[in-house]
Amino acid sequence: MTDPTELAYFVDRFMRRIHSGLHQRAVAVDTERVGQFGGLILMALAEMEPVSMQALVTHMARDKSQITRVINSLESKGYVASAGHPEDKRVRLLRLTQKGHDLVREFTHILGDVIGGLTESLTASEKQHLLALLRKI
Amino acid sequence: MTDPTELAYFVDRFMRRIHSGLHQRAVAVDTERVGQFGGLILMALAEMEPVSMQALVTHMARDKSQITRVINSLESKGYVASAGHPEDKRVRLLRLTQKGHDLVREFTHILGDVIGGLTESLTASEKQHLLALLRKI
DNA sequence: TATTGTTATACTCTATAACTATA
DNA sequence: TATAGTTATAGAGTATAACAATA
Repeated sequence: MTDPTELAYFVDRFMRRIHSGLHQRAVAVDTERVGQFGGLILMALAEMEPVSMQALVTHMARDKSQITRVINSLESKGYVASAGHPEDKRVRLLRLTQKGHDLVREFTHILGDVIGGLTESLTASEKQHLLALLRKI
Repeated sequence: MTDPTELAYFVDRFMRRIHSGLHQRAVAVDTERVGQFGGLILMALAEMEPVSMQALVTHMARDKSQITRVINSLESKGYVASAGHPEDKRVRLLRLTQKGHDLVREFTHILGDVIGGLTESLTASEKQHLLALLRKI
């Protein structure tokens, strides 16, 4: 097996375990079924708000049509509020509502547990090193 | 942003870029549309054959029903051959066909290019270190 | 003309559970 | 009883392109 292939497998499995871990543990708090991707977007919003759709598209590395769909769903559930940009009418500025912030707090906690469980075989400095390497990519 | 959250984002984006890179570049060789997941399974088979469904399920970290579906599709397209285990009639042993090996060779090459492009900002020793850390997880 | 965002459609992947056959 | 695998179904996520509005 070549190194790139092996790398792809590890990343794939790591991602799958994050997703299934989130799925299992988030059921209790995700009362309106925003899903894993919805949860990731909410957590991104918490860091980036106020933010345009376009910036979120770039950050999430998804197609803009997917972001539109998920944001509309999140807004209809009361987690996100959006408004036009005062200086560029094309832009839709997104923010979390209080309800959104509350859910983000819970998701962040659960995600911390899931990642913590998955990376328990690494030392603290190894975790930092992993983060630093991924940050360079 | 907490470290675990940041880690989750990096892994998510890395995986998304692998998938979209594969999707774009594999269209030319993936004439029967096995898809990205089908391609990953074929590459896994190349390493593991002969292998049971169950071992593949564990390796891919997916539900067994998904593996059944994809393997049946791959077999109907002539990339995979399966046969009962001689000593345990419950087990279905999977192998690649020659056609499967040919496709794996192309996928492996493309995946190498995609991963190479994504990790070009890392030095060779950093790539090795990243692989070693992921291997520990 | 280029950019921001929306809508529509077809497809792939995932979660879950009930099921059969064999050990 | 437990394990290997299948089938069925609903839902979540993705790719693509055509579209409207604004810059």
